[in-house]
Amino acid sequence: MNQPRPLRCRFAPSPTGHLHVGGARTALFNWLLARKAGGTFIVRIEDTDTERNVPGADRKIMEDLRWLGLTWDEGIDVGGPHGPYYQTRRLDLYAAAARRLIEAGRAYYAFDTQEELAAMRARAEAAKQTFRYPRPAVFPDRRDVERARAQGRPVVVRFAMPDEDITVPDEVMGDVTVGAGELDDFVILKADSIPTYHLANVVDDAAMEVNLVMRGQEFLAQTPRHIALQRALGYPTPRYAHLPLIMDLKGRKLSKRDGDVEVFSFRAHGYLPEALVNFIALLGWSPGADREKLTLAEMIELFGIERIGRTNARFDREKLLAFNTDYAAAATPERLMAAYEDYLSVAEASPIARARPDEATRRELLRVCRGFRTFPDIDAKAGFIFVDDAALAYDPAAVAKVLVKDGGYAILESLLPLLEKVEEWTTGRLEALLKGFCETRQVGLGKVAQPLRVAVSGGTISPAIGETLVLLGREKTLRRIRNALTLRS
RNA sequence: GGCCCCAUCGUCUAGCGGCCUAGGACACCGGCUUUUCACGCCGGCAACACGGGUUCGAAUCCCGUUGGGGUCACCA
Repeated sequence: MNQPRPLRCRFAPSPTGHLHVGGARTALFNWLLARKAGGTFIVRIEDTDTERNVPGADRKIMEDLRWLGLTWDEGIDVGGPHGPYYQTRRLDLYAAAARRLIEAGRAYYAFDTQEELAAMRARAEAAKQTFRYPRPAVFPDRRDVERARAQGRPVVVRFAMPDEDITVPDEVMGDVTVGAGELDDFVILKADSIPTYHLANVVDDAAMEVNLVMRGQEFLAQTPRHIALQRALGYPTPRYAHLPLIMDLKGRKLSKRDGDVEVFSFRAHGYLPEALVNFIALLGWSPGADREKLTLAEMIELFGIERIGRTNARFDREKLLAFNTDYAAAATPERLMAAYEDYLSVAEASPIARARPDEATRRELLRVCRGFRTFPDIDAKAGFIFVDDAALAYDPAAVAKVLVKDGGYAILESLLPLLEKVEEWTTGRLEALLKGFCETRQVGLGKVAQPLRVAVSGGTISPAIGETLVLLGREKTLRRIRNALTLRS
């Protein structure tokens, strides 16, 4: 019996910034497959575009992956038997492969300048023809290369694309055949001797013994080139699985301009990684049976290439928000607290993060604000507690409505002396006092809580009034009520 | 434009010839709950792109049309 090879798959991002949700999904699916099959998940950095590389981006990507709960067995940071895992540190490998192809007559040197190439393309377009690089009848030799260099011309290596149909046996899309002559001779080694994506990718997948390539569908049309390269180099062709794309709500390709689609951005905006990862998993994959809420462990159990769809998905933030709300409500206090600490550590705009309240207060905040959708909701609802009394901004509309029109000032005036007499500043005691006050006055609690809320927060939104006053503390509460009263003119 | 891929509620999707008067979730609409906001609860609206076939029978298979997407770089 032929034993199936242990699965080896990888996630190979370019270090251009934080991890994007599309990349996150690719990484997640590869990870899921590896974990399910007991295989190996590799992370390597494809940094062959030296112009676009962003220093430190590899670190950010690693941090984002780990925040999502994804870990890798081989690759950057953790090492492994097939390193280094940065392509710019493996240039000799690609040069050797290019040399082999040239010697075998499967690749050749070319010396066109960008301007010449552009002119050829322009001519083809003017003639309404598809541009294909014109392969020379005789490949240039060493002396031609030297001559070109002497003339200051760029020297690249192009792969002589074989003239034959190539079928990609894709496990998501099915067999996809690209006809002979559709693909032209593409560059595999750039003028600066750095390989293009195609060569580096193929060489590394072979060297790292990757036997399943799962990536975005934008690469499907490139795969025949990769297969041709593998054949010319004598490499085995891995299994392929191309994922449908993630689009924005309008159906356009998701780009950073559409807003924050970086994993880190969701982290900084107070989302839980388990909610994000669950939501992303459902973009292009479904466990079936009307199941939706899944832990990573459950996803591993249920995941399979057979259940990956073929239609592009749109990234619907509303649904993500709903997932986050549910996850936050269902999380254990410990888990929620840990996630909240993480949020406070990265949320620079949060007034609560800046005020650094003690742990008991943070815990209390989580409790009194329960029902929040994302952590910034806590800032919006309870942030006023942490600003200086003098800096508290009163919302003119709230003041006009609640304090003036609805008679809030009068309520505050009668309430202030009662509150000043309260010794035991607790939720129970304060709520009892307010209830008693309402009963003797024959008014609803809203009539009393709202003026207090405005006086103490500047607006109409806060946690329950008793909890709000306790969190604020006796001194601040009384001071703010007195300040509010001075607003009356 | 050439080539390739795709097509179920507004969105993510279930459905792999009869179980579908098409199921779930989000959004939306209505109601309830309520000291504010949010949460929550109940109910409702809502889709097989179109046209041909195949078949006793089609959302499910085939062809075409339309629509959408991807790709045609010394970017990945």
